[in-house]
Amino acid sequence: MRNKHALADLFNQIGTLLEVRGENPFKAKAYYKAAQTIESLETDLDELIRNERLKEIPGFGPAITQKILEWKSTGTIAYYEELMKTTPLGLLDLLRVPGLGPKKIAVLASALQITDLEMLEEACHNNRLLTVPGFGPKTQAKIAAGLEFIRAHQSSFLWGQGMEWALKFQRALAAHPAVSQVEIAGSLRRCLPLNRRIDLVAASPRPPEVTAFFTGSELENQLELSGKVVIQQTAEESTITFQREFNVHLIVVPPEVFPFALWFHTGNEEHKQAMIQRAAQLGYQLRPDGLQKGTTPVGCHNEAELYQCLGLAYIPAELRENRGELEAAAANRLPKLVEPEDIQGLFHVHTNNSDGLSTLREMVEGAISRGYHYLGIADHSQSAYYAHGLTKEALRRQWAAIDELNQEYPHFRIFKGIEADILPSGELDYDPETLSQFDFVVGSVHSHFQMDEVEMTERILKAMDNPYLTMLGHPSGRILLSRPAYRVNLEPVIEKAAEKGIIIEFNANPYRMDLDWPWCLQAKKRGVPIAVNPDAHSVGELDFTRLSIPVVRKGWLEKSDVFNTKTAVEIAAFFSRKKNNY
DNA sequence: GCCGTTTTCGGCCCGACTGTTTTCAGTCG
Repeated sequence: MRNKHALADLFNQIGTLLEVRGENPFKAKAYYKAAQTIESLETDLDELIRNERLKEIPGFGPAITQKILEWKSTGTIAYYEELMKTTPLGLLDLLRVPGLGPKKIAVLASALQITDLEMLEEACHNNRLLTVPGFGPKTQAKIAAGLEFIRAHQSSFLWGQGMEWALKFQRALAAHPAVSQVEIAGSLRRCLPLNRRIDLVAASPRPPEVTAFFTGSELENQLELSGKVVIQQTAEESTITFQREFNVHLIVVPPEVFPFALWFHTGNEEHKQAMIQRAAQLGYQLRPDGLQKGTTPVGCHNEAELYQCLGLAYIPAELRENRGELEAAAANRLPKLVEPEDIQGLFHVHTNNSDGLSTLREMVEGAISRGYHYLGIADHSQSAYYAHGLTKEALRRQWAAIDELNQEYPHFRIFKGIEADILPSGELDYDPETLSQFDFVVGSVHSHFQMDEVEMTERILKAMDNPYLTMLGHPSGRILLSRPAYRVNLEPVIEKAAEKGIIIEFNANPYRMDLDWPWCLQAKKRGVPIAVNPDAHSVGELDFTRLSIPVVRKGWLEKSDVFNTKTAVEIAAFFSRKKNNY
């Protein structure tokens, strides 16, 4: 596939290969940066190539430019192929282990000949790491814990990644003449942030034809699966495994069974059990392949009719977790879930004044071109050296630039904000005088993750007592698939937010999706507004908010629960009320 | 590998924390 994502992926892989080979880390970084730049390009890559304008892009020097052209004409990069051929690929997995960097990996490879996760696991298990200079019991324990985390998430993938693949399968199957209907089911349909399997349910009058197509080479070629496919097939189900990344399950049923099969394979288990029980109480028998009253089959054209038969309003798949949705559906009190079009503007947006890639102007114009009405800039604060945190002087320059842009775009509103580090003490990262000059302040934990739960909770609660705090950023700090949340009790945090009128962020970065959905539901119950923030570091990442809405809906959130569905005027009024209470 | 410029090579986010070591290297955010 020769789209820009494939190219960015190649550059990212080159970066990782260089890193693990112990080459100049800045060289690796140059490739990572190029990958990120490619992803966030607003101009079409082909157009840049045609007009020979690649060199104008910051970060594209002679070597990177040459490789882009090579990739364009040949579909690959010789340098990459060479690196792949000469690097033990297991080393790449080792980089994912917390506490293991390129240097330590190199030491382990030379001292113990460890070149993949299994060998590392085995060495930890036998205390062999202790024999290596520089490795003590704590390091070994940390590595062992990291291995466990990786093991636990080995076959998991993010919702967005999974959906991309699921939609490809869905489109391909839908185009097959023997398929009358096909839908994505399972945890992806329920919009869980992490998933282990792609589930598809198809209706067909001739199931064997569909199964043959699903396991055949035509589909493989069509989806460019590049042959790395393992297929298992039983009488009922086919499973395809892709490069240890995706498990795909397809269930093919006769058309009249389709609504029941789709419902059944969407889940979750508790929701299904509750439905089956309810059906039984009403004198029905509900099974994966149909509904019966006594011995009489009851047909349903779709899931909505199935729910209707049981006296229930249609329950959107994202709510099917047995968290009160059946009761709500019976009382006709299901939430009217928020839609992407409800979002009026975006908060928590970075620029290249701190660690963003795009300029303030580019971010603003990107938001305008996407139809938003306001943008809340929130670069990193002074303590975040690693991210070029803004000094007071830098803040003054940014504020002046914002004032000018607000003049230039009178129908758009830019709010002055900051992502202030919540310091270990619970203080925010500027003095009150400075904090009072922002329209809004996002407080986030970026350091000292190892505090115990009591300390961390105290730290965050103290920050929330600061009158200048408007929003709490990425409340759990989790990075999906790579870092667990820090230890924090969100119960009192939500209570405090309710008491103080503090907004809690839903961080829409696909690797965060933080606040997790059960807590969103909790926040909603306590009347705490949720801001769906992209935490964008480039123009392209402004789209994180829109793309995350299905996962946001899982937390039962309605338009009125989401802060950035308000108009710019309402937001400005909210901020000025807050200021009057300082 | 890119950048900037004091046009030729040094700097590139920088400091805290951790664990190991015995004075510091590696990792991380």
